[in-house]
Amino acid sequence: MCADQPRPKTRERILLCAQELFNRMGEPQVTTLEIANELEISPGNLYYHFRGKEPLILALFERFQNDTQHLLEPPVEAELLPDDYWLFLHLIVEQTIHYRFLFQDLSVLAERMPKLAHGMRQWINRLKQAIALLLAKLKAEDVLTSELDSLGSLVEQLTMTLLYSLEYQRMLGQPSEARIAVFQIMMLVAPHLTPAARHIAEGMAKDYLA
Amino acid sequence: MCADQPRPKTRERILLCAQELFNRMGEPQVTTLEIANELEISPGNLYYHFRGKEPLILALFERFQNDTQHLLEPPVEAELLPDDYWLFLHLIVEQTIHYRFLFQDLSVLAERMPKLAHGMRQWINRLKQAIALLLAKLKAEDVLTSELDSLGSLVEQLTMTLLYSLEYQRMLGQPSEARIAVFQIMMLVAPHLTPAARHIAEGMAKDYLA
DNA sequence: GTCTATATCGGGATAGAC
DNA sequence: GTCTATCCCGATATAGAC
Repeated sequence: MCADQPRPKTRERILLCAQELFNRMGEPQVTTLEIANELEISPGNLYYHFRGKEPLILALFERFQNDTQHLLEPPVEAELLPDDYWLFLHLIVEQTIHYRFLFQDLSVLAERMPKLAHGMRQWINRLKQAIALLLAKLKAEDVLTSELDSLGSLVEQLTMTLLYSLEYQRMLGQPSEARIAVFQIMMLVAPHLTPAARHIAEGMAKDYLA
Repeated sequence: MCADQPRPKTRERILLCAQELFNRMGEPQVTTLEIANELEISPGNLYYHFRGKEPLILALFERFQNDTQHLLEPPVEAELLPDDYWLFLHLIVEQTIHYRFLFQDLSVLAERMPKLAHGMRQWINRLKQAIALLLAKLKAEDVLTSELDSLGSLVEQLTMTLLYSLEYQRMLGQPSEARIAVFQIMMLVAPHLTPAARHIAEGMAKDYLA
């Protein structure tokens, strides 16, 4: 809220460094000691700011929620340009990359930290709502041909892909790239579009990938 | 190969118990000690059979490979009945449930055990080939309408869904169920089918889910 | 706020008796 | 093959000085 809070900046450095290390090596591989060393700070000092790894992770998750909040709020504008859909996708994927450690070890983290599991479930639900809203708009514009009930499973599929596509790429040994995830998602929607729209979408998707 | 190997049965019990515990609680949450206690066996004894958790996990992964091998071999029969596609799906999902701990903590395991990461990558590639083959058969029968290049991304999508659907359900707080994964996958293929086939497939999918 | 030093704890590993 | 007992180590947690 207020910028005049007593932020000694060390807390901030810890958060950024932890995020960086978690993302690069995976959360389970990073110890509090490593974070402290990387920052050239004593373990005790780190502990002064965050009483262990869990509070640190929770703090990062809160940031993730803040950073994505505006994306998941239902857009007020009645009309959306085609680019808006693409932009939404792109921005969401960007954020999941920025906090990819959360998604890489989702089940492990959720198991250990019920609080995070709960928060993440809420976040996923808001994501699903946002996606459903976008699809509803497309449907209202008669660009989507599929029936409503098959759109329900499309929402699930899109959500799942947003959550796990990067992880899947990683598993395959490729470096995780936003454009591949975005491409996959566009290709998921494409078969549900009218022939004309589908053709355009697939063209856009392929251009985007190349 | 030969049934007359000196299998003292303890090794077998360890494998089954570890698989059970890993699946139920997640691999990172299970220690060698817990496995030993559950079996009412000493830690030292367990260590005699498996020099730690890694060899144990690798042994289970080998079993997984064996249990799924026949599924991933290219079917020799020229013709496939509609039920065969459904059966293939169902059996694969069953196996991933049976060894779900491997998929729950895929990134963690892969990080720690390069051998497993490599093996899993190979397995995924064989899965992709099997899926591609099935789609090609459908295409040859003119049941699939989509172009070949959009089928490529469909293969990716199907593979990813097979790997992560259970995990996704789990994250949502639902118990992981095979039928939901199978439903999702059928609904993924449906939009690519001819209208008649699509209608049948969606009907089957919904019946299956209910 | 930051340091050094130490305590605590849990899991993995191993030796040696039976 | 199986047990008991112990060691080792890494990570987290904490105390107390500066």
